[in-house]
Amino acid sequence: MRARPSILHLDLDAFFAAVEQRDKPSLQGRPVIVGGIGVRGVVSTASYEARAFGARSAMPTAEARRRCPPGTAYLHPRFPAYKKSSEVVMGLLHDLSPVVEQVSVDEAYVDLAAPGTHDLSVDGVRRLVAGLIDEIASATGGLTASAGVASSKMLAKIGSDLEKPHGLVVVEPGRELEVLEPLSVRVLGGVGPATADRLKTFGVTTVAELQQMTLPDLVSIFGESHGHGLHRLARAQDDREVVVEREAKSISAEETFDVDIPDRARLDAELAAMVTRVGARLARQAAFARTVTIKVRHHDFTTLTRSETLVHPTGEPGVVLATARRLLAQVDVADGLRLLGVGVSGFSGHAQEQLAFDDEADEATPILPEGIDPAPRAPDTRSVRPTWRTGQDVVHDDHGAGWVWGAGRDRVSVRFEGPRTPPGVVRTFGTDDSALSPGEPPDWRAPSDVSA
DNA sequence: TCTGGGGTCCTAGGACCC
DNA sequence: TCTGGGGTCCTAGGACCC
Repeated sequence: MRARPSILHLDLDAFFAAVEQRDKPSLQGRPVIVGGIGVRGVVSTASYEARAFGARSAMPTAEARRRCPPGTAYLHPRFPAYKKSSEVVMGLLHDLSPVVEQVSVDEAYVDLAAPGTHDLSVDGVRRLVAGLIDEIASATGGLTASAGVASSKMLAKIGSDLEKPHGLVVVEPGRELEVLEPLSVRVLGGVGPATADRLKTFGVTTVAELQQMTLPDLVSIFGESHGHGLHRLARAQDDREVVVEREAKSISAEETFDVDIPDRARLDAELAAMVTRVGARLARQAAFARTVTIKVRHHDFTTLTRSETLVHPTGEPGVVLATARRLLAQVDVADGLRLLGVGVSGFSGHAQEQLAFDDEADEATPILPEGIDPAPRAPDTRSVRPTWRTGQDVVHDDHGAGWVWGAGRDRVSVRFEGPRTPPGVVRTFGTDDSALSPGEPPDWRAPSDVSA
């Protein structure tokens, strides 16, 4: 906890709905629901007019339709539009400080102490952030934001919520407990419905009541980590820093179907489409993943995951798909699946892989990438130049064999994944580079000698 | 009321190694 | 032959957040 109110939490009010109302004047003053419109859709954002009728985020859209009057607008999200306005707002935050932690499209923390030039008195901070909120409105065509400024992330976030919408709360240092104690335990980060219910059985609903519970009791009820967390947060002890960049730890795609699907062929097509999306994002981040996970939800909402960790990290959609197919084959789909999803995790970078290779260089364990059929493809006759297929074609250069990792019109990158080549190493060639030869599947069991 | 889609973190048990 | 404890990795599930 800091001595001055130097952490800002900014939150855009009913963001998706507000953008829609801004862009379509006929929606202004009317209830607007943005979210899934289908039979199994849920509400992403309800405008304040819709909230007056009881519509809420995460509510089934069918329920929102029951509550809201005729004339309510139900809209699919337009993410590109939201992103555009979000970028304008994040730009204004970066004008204030280089240390901005974006939590989502509509939410961020800012370390106002980082530039060392702001007046961090309560009045100074209030003037600064009031000015920011005005700037946001004029730069975005009238979007409103709420802000909290405090000595910690926790209190800043709580502050931004206290006077929504279009609110600004500066929590004076020294008065954190005063603000916190009367509030519901639900305002604490990490206290959701399950924890709140559990606490209620001990007669605890407010933060002040939570303070009465001993650390050993909390740990025995909620476990080591969560127990200590609750004990600290109830006392406003929060020294988490504002962190600029967080690297993704997993990438996934999932879909809830309008009607449960029992047909394996259709499920396989859905799986392949989702792997394509996941693979594209993996490639954009130049990441390699070791673990593939599928997620399945049955008609009765029971949900299960199945995962497999590969020997080598992969960036190949073909490897991800083959692994996901193996996992899906283990699942009973006879009654139909409500949801199917795929994800990848356990990322590693090239440098690490290089080190790992150096260590194991002498072992030369022959490994065929799992799930890949090494048979060569028929040559592509549509083009004079060879056409390379990501995740399918095998190419050779003087270092050994590799799978095509990315192919453009002029360039092809090859990721070497043989027993004697460092997994994850990518080299780029011209598509007509004579060093490359297509077709032959690598002889993984008799690798050509490579000098490291 | 009948429950999205994208993530993060934690726990717990079993395998395996030293 | 029986018994141990710690550490790490993998898998599965669950709570939580926006």
